[in-house]
Amino acid sequence: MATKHDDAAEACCPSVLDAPLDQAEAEDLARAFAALADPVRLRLLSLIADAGEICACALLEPLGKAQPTVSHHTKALADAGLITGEKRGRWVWWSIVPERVAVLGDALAPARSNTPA
Amino acid sequence: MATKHDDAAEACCPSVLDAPLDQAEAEDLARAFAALADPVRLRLLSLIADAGEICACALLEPLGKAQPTVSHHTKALADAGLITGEKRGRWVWWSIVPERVAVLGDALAPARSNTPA
DNA sequence: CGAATGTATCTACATATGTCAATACGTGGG
DNA sequence: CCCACGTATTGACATATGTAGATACATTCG
Repeated sequence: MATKHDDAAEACCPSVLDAPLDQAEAEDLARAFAALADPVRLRLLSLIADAGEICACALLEPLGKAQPTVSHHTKALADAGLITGEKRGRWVWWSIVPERVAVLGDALAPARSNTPA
Repeated sequence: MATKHDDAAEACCPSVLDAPLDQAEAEDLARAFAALADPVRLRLLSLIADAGEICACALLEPLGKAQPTVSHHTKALADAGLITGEKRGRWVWWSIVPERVAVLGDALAPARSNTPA
């Protein structure tokens, strides 16, 4: 688990529309957006968000995907820091990390410098 | 050119964190986020945003990529509706489509229903 | 018109990724 | 202790994608 999103770079909230991103910032953001670049993962995210917290076992049926596939996608989202999982007994309960989602949202926020007065 | 982002679905601004997305919405959003899932395209986007409007010929050097590669990326962003190009003489001038970028940003905005009072 | 120049397309290729069957791992129940 | 069950990992495969050389297309200039 552990949500290995070792930021380091990504000073905090570089906006794509603000200053030119350097290579490192661009790669970090690209990795994050890549986690959102799959319809299954987006539905997964929305299912988790809607439930607030949900057992992985409850995701297979609505997604219509095999168990390893769903596990693969939860891992991708967790690696991106977008969700976090807690193991209780034999089940894993997933919930979203709203702050992390917000970082990506802010990266697409209107530019400050280019929309002055 | 033409920015073929034939939405149709994407009612307007489905938030990933709000209601569960249906298949079509998820696929549309995924396609859009996929356009952002590449560091070169993110830097491309930020270069265009920073300049307000920029000739394609001015993108090769800062990106350090071959001309066909840059053309490939501008096409990807244009297909996603994120940028639009205007041909003037032999040059193509690219600019961003802020409304479209905002749609993606809004899709990552905090949930309404799950953060009530 | 023909040469020069900027951009897009074609093609090829290496890598990345989504998918799932098989299997390993961990935990709780009998 | 062993089995059942939920989850993660491995392996294999088909498809998608980033990259750039070669080339086609378009426009301007002489």
